[in-house]
Amino acid sequence: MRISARTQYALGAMLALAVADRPVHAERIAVTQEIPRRFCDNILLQLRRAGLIRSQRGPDGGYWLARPAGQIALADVIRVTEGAEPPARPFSPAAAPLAEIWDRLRSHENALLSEITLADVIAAGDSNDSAVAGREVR
Amino acid sequence: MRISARTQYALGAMLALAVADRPVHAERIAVTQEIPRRFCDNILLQLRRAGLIRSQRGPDGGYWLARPAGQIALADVIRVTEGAEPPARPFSPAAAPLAEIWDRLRSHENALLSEITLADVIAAGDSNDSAVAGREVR
DNA sequence: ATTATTCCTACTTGTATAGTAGGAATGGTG
DNA sequence: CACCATTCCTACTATACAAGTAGGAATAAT
Repeated sequence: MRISARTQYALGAMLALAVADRPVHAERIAVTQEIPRRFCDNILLQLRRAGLIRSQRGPDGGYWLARPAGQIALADVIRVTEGAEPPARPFSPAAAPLAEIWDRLRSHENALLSEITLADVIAAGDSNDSAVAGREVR
Repeated sequence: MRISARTQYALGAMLALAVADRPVHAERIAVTQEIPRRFCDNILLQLRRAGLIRSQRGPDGGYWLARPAGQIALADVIRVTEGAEPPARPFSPAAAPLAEIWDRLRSHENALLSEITLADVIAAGDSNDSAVAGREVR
């Protein structure tokens, strides 16, 4: 797992949009999520191009989720900001059995992150005894 | 999980030592594991300093494992080459619930890699229907 | 027309990874 | 002892990527 600042910011922004019931300005997101203003623009643009959010220009413009928060998995966001990583490295044939292990790790990670939606995270944040912790992913 | 080339090489080297019954030259490891010669030295030195392998200089010198292969977990090796990573980033308070998720991911990863030893990997490589796959880590 | 906002490309700067260079120290062998 | 193969050590370079910045064009409301 490579949680880059960009990814963390993007998730924060998505959560901010998820809790709002109306379009939100980049400015507001930047402030509440503590994202450098210009960088925030940058990230929102990327999220929009990926189809995760929608936007409107001009005064009273802003951003909102393209789908309900319950239908956007963390993995959806992460895939956008991290890009598709090279599947793994075989390197020497002698170390090949390791590849299987990397695969298992990636699978588990992927399963977990595909299972948890923005709505889940918000729910976990509210009832501070986390709903997320209750889930089982194999 | 950040499988750097260095880590992959280090694991390959450790596996090479694990299957040998006598000290092995850096040269030989570099060739069989397809590690750039000089870089191989570099990595072996690091592994020795960490106490995972031992060495002897001069002709007929070489490297060997400091402990039996069954007592060296993949995590032991990875911890050396990757160094201790900063535990996670809270970032904005709004995105705080995410921290718990990162923790779960790291825990699982850690559990799996601490469970699997060099001996396990070698066994999985031999009986090509993997012994490793049979394990359960929660 | 003005103004607030999103949109877009390109740039800068810092840090980590991957790998290299040059040679000192050590130990076996003749 | 001389020689040579090997490990040992510090420091350097080169490249890539992450983080963030800059300047302004397009659009929409008033």
